[in-house]
Amino acid sequence: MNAPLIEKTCGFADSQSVAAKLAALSHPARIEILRHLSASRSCCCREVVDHLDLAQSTVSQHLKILVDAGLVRYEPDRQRSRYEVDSDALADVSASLAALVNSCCTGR
Amino acid sequence: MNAPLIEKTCGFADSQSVAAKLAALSHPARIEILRHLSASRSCCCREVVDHLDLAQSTVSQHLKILVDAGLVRYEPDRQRSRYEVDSDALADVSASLAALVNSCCTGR
DNA sequence: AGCGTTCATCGTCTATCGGCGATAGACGAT
DNA sequence: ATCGTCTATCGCCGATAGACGATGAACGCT
Repeated sequence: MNAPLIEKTCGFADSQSVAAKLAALSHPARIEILRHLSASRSCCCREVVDHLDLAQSTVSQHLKILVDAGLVRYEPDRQRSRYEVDSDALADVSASLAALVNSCCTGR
Repeated sequence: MNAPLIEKTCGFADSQSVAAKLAALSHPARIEILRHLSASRSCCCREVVDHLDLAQSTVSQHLKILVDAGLVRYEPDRQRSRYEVDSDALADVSASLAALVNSCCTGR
């Protein structure tokens, strides 16, 4: 991932990119997925499906969204593909939001 | 919609509510609006419209979304309605996300 | 070879989002 | 009383999200 540090100096991460990352997190199923992934060190899709009461195709879609957003790493072992939380990326999103909130609280 | 199963193990805000708040933030226009609101202590809709290059109706919609999400306070003076960032609520969202991220990093 | 499992993708359906213009209500000013 | 301004809401639309089932490919195992 890029541009984790640049924010605080002067500019912010542009609204576009912040919004995009938050969008990936703005669905309860995806948050559940993240929690489950982090709880069990690494997961295959099936595990998540069992845990979530959603169709396999739906879960796969959500996983893809998380991967595309860069929040989850994906190792495409044909069977038992493994998904794993990217903690750094996640922390980055959190930091971006915190920076935004902070700027809003200080008034600039 | 049901995802009632797992939450209690960790005891965070449920995924649903976290996702809802993040959803309100997951649009570049709304992030811009928040920034503008915080920069100028309080705003009427018109100010935001001038700043954002969007139709007035669209801006009003976005403001409503932010208000409904509890992130912006709204004082309905008939003319010159005033919108103001709710810093506490915003900080709360940030904290929720931080908690989620933290739990993901620590693995539990 | 054949079976069961896992997974990604495709197509489809519905609901919601995001945008706009138009409109109506409520002022302030003339 | 009328005009102009500012808001909020309504109706409409295209596009996207979110869900599902079906399908086919890639294994592991017997």
